[in-house]
Amino acid sequence: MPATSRPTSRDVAQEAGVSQSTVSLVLGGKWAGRVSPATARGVREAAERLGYRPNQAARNLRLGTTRTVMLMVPTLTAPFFGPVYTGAARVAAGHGFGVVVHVWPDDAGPADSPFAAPHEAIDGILASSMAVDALAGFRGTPAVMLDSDPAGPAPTVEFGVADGMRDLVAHLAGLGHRRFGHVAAAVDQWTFRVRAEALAAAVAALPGGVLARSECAIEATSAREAAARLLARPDPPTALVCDDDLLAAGAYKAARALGLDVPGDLSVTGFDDVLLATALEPELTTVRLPAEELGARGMTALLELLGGGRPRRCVLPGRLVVRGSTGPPRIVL
Amino acid sequence: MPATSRPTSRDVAQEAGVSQSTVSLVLGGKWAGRVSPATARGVREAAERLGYRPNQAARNLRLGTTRTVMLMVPTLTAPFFGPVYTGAARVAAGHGFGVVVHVWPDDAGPADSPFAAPHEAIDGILASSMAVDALAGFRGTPAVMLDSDPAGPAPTVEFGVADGMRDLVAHLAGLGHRRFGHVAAAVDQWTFRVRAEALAAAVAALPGGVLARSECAIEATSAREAAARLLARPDPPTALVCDDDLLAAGAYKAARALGLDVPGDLSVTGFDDVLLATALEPELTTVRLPAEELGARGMTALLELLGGGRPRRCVLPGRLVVRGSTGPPRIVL
DNA sequence: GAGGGGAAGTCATACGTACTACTCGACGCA
DNA sequence: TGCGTCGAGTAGTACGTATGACTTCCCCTC
Repeated sequence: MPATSRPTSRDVAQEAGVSQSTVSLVLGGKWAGRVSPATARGVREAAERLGYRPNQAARNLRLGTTRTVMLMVPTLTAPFFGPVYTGAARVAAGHGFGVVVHVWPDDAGPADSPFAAPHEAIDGILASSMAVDALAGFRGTPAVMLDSDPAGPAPTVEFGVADGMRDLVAHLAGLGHRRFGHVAAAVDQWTFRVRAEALAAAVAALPGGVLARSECAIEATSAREAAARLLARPDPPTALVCDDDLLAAGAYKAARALGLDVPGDLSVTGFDDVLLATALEPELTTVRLPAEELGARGMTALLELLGGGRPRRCVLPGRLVVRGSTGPPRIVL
Repeated sequence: MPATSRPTSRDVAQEAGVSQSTVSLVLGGKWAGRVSPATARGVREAAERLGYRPNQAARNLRLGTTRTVMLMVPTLTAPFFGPVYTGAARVAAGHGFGVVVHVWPDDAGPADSPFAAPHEAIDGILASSMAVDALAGFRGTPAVMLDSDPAGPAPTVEFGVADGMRDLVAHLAGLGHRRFGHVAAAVDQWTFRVRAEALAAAVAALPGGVLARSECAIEATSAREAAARLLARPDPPTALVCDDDLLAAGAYKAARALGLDVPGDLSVTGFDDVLLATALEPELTTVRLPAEELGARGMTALLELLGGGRPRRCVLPGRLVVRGSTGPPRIVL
């Protein structure tokens, strides 16, 4: 064995004075009744001495499985994916699976080149908030989509985004609001389309309901400008419904710039309930999406799929969390 | 070929009426002068028809390399790692390498079980903000540590955290502050230790400088309590130096709860300059750490290491960003 | 017509592991 | 003594790919 390359099971065998088969049996833990305890100990000590670690590529080839699942996300910047990962990894670990994360920006093309993705030595894919066609290049690999269009090719686990939005509007309507502004993420993701549609439908169903819309990037400065445009209208909204919590932070700033008090002069809502929601002042009324459970359920579904089953579509309800950023509209006489 | 398993290069060969070698040559792109254009086209069409995708495990085993690098991070929740990934992935892609992210919580033990980490089919490790001993189980795998103790076993790329902290204190001292409070992250990471030491040293070097410290988790509520404890002291600080931007959000809330204006009655600073910093009101004075460049330089160093070189330690300076959360202390008569 | 040489492919092998099927000896029992 | 059985271990092979060594055929030149 040259000093430069890692020791193999054959090196361990030589060191321990046994055959490679025996090393594999011992280290694989399946030696009961086949190898004497003394020999087994000798093998383990030899492995230890040489610092042996099995070659994963060889294992994977031999076993035909990697017991590794890929979590595909469009970005690492959104804090939302932390809990999703946590839930998925917890379930996976319980079944002896590992999880690697791969970032697949929305603007990347489909994985059409057969050699484009060297990290693909995986058994399955958990794709969160991804465009449907991102999976195009992975045909043949079992996949479950999270928080994505259920009309796509793979089984999905979703949030009850539409219900959450309805609850939000009902809450605001109950406070007396009728004129709404939508600070909308200009991102082509299923979840945002659903949010927009549910919001429009809920407001339309409200007697006297009016909705204006303004788009922005997922970033506070851009959201601030979008909110400012809405507030500059001749008939400004009394409530700003923002597509996520970070956009709501931008709305806060637009309000303050105009000298408007939140929630006295303007109600603001977020969506997702990430850490930021309670860091803001006032704390943000938002819809809590059970992100960790999304990851956990998604992984459960994927493991079922890998086991040959057919997971059913699953919807996790969002829950309205009323905090300090919403209140009755000021009556202008 | 059973319908259930994926087609191999041998299946493609049969479909195209050539040998497996030829398929490998064509799809590997090394057929110039060895295979006729017509045959090559036939092979590619056959591969397309069957939906062939090469088995990565077999490739990896044969080639002895995966051209994949693992980015190890302690959490996905911190927005800080998004840019780090982006920088690393950009450089990696330029060299034909892929990047997978693996989460390794601070409280996880070293990877000592030889079978614990199935995701390890990788050529190298980029470990960001990790405890030094997290690499213990990966001995033999080339690694570069980011934003970690340079006294560790692997080459490092660091931020000039100490310099950044010194600049911050100089800025506050220039405004007239002498009594400082440290809202400190109770996390055993190198970067936080350096921040604490640099802060303590800078304040001690200041004539009349006083420093109080209060610890918290990396989370707004906990930070709020820590800040409140500092502000409840008989001689409360006039400036709160927070270990990162999220903690500063907690400090804001503690201040407002006491009716203190930021920056009129109390100056607050953050660290890192993540998205949140400009979402807060007032916008946060902080130290900008070039996270994307950290990822890029780290990957450059790792690729150098993989190529047999010896990268030098590299320090990326942080830059003070003065925004609206700092001002001269109110003089109490 | 012999022989060189290039174009177009194929053969065979190795990568490191896991595991089935085998060997070999010792022991128990009739 | 002969035979079955069991314990302890090994030989050999397959997983799917990439590639160096080889073959075959045809054309060209002397």
